[in-house]
Amino acid sequence: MQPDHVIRALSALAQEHRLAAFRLLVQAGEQGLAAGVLADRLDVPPSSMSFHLAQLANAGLVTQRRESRSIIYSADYAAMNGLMGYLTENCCGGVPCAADAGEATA
Amino acid sequence: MQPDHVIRALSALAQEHRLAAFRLLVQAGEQGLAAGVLADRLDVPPSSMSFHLAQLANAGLVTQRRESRSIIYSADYAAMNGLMGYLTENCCGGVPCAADAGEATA
DNA sequence: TCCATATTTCCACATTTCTCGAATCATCGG
DNA sequence: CCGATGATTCGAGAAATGTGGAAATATGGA
Repeated sequence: MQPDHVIRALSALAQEHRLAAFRLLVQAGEQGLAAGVLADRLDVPPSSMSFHLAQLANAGLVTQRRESRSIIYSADYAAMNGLMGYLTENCCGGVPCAADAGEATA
Repeated sequence: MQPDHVIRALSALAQEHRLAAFRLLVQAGEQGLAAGVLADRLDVPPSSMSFHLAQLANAGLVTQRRESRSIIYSADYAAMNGLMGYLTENCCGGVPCAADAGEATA
């Protein structure tokens, strides 16, 4: 993963609505969630949601597929793994930062 | 780590110069690097560097200490661990994203 | 075809972020 | 005290980002 791509991924996640949306998509799993459902759950107008989802898609963190009238977004776990890998390699001194990251809620 | 703090940390890293600076600081280890050295290495004017370092410090990702006329910045590994922990817990579906993240260069 | 639903695109506007020279502040040596 | 060095703060302008209504684009059902 190139630095340029890393920046885009970090930028994509560095926003309240987008981080929340991505979390919901991760929870939803392969099945994903429709754009409208995300907009509803996050209480964001459809056009704004669309804008944010486009950013996540541009960063490669989510994929989209049409299903009838809905467009379903899903988290791209591989992309997230790539980001985590880069951060571990380049920003944690090689030490396995998240290996024992159980204290996330502490 | 609260979502608000996570956003600030991600925002801090989501910028070319700041990501580069943080990587240098991680490489430098405990010893850290002076603000001027970072500005030199990254070819950024001192005032701009200062601005970016302030953002990293605000996000809690770096610490600073004065050493004679220089101000030395160091990466805060614990803070980075906290961020990685949050991402692993909330954005990777619990799966240990970076556990086998050796393919970071792939 | 016509209508309703789901989403995106377009657009203007507000806000935030980035940039960097100049001025200021802090520390050291003489 | 003075001058030099290292860094931050200030201020103004440029650029990028976020917001949300209105219009446009798909899809499906009657």
